[in-house]
Amino acid sequence: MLPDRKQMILKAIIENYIASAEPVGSKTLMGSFDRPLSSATIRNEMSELEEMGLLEKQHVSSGRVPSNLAYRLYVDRLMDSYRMAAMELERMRREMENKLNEMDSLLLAASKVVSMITDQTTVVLASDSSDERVRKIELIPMDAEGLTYALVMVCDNTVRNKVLRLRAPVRSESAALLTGFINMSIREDRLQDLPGLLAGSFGENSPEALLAAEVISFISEGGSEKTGYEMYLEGAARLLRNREYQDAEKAGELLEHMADPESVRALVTKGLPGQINIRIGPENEDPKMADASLVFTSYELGNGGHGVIGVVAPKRMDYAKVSAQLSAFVKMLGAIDKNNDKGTGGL
Amino acid sequence: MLPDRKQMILKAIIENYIASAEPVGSKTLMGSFDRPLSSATIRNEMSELEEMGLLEKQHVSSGRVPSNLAYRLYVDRLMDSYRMAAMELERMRREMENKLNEMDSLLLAASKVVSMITDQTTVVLASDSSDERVRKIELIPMDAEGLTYALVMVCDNTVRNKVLRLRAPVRSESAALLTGFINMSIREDRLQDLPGLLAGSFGENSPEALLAAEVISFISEGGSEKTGYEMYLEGAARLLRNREYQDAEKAGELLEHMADPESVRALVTKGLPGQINIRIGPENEDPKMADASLVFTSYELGNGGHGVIGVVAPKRMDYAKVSAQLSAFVKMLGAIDKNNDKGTGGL
DNA sequence: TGTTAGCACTCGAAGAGAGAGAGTGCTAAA
DNA sequence: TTTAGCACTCTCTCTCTTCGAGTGCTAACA
Repeated sequence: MLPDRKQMILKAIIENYIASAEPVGSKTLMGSFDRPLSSATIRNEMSELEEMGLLEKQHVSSGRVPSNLAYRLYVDRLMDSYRMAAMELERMRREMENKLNEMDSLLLAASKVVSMITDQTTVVLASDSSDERVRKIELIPMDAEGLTYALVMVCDNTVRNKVLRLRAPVRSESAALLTGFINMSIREDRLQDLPGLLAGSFGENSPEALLAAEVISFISEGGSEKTGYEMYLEGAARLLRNREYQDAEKAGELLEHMADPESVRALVTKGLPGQINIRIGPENEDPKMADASLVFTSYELGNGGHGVIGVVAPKRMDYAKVSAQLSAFVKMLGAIDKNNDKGTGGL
Repeated sequence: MLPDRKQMILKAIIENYIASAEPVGSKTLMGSFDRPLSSATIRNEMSELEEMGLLEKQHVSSGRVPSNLAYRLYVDRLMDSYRMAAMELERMRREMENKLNEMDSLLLAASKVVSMITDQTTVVLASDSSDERVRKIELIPMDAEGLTYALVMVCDNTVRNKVLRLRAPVRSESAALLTGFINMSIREDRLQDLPGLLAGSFGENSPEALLAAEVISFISEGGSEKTGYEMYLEGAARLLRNREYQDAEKAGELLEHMADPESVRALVTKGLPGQINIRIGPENEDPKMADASLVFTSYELGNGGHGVIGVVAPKRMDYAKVSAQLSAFVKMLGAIDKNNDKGTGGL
């Protein structure tokens, strides 16, 4: 077991190094403790810690850096547990929900494939989908007790589903009745009147009414789901292979720029739909793109979904090859979608 | 319009530069043409091309580099169109299908959120899912003609769906009958006998039999879908912000390593399930990870899906914070899934 | 015995200077 | 019009030097 003061000093060194990424010298630490300690004292402790294999020097007169062993000790015994603020937790939960709503696996797959094929960094931007109307719903019981139902929502071109877990059971006959009511309301476009309509047949807070409420909320979510833009950036590592981006700072800047949906959207507006657009360096307007080129094209899915898919690379990219690959891919994208709707959430 | 020879030289310069990323000198080009040209001749042409704003020098005696204008000219008129080989197209199509099968939007969302929250690069690895059994299916007509059906597959904890577009119409009554047959076969686990069973009620190549075949193929696909591992790497750009990875080559190497599912799988085996695992530098065994640490934990979804989610960062990462964030997130992940199944494909 | 001030020493980072080499423009000859 | 020859320019690389942060050691002090 390490004496208290050594422990304290080691901890300070590790935390300082975590924050600053610079080797820690004895002077730097002077102010970090309750009791004032001279740099010489700290130096003595440090050299002992080094003998114990907890600190390392990169050369004779550099500051000290924690050894692997020290990190291990820190992780196992020294570090204070970090408490996540309620706010932070809440933000996490919200983010998760948003992301889940946005996810669209066809487009993600598209970005992965294009990035692989072209061996370049790829971006996909999906415009908010066409205003598909809900056509009908279906409730399929998933257990014998009537506590779990699969809600299936049929839209013009899409099918989505959700598993509903209820507090109180609803018999499958009631569910069928409910389905009928709801589908009628949908047909007549009077969903807002539904609660009143149901009040007659079921109780105010009956399990059926609660189920109906869940269904309605899913429907209205589905209708106005895609307010924003979804975006996927794939193959970031490939950008780093180009000598133009051997400067990691420059590369990071560009990548972060391309990871921001708003920036990408700004870049691809004014692109001509249905053909390959090539933006060379400063043609991109955004100064961060001055040394990069963007080859992109619009895509149309069978069901009205549309957006933009493109490749970012240094100006000296192989335009001919990338253009051909992109246009072939987009053609395929249209074809694949027609018989491959997996209920991905909102295609 | 540019004279032929100038055009030829310009094209050669651009293509050479695209391939080599080095400024192109007159000597380099000497062998590139049908007719032999001396370097001096080429130099003369080059200096004229420079006057026209098509070439640039970085300094008085460097080779030439294409200007933005030159790229534009190249893209518009000079470049040969690239033909994709049939093989390449086929590979693209296959990749797309594989990727689509693997996609799992909950996990993708998870990786995005964790990467954002921790502000680090994040990896999610999903083990192949538990062997969920198909419980029943449902066919919901989507149009009046009977050409489009939504196929809904209810498993133990999951619901998946697919839109089937038929060549020949099937009446909804027949579909209902078919559904009954299929569900019976599923209950008795005699799906292989189904074709024979149907032959009695419907014709050998009747629309109904074709529909049944599609349903069966979807079911069996669903059963053995996840043979491999799915993986998502998010926030690669964040790694570049650390001074440890200012060397783009090193960063690229690590990122490509982390983008390979097999490597990641090797890294996280031996992790203790249900708790935060911290691997510091060489503890990761793989030499490519010697300077990086991995903080990871296993997750369990409500429905039996499970896998690993983790954060990669330099050894001096904030272990306390990241650990707390990860464990809070995993807890949330379990909770969210219970009432938020969107039919994402195989959770 | 533990702590501190002082000092010589070490080594990397940053800057200056020299030499090599690649590529140019210009001139004159073919 | 093309080519060979040559002086010139500028970067790249290597070496050398200086500067400074940080150390270890010694001796004085509490």
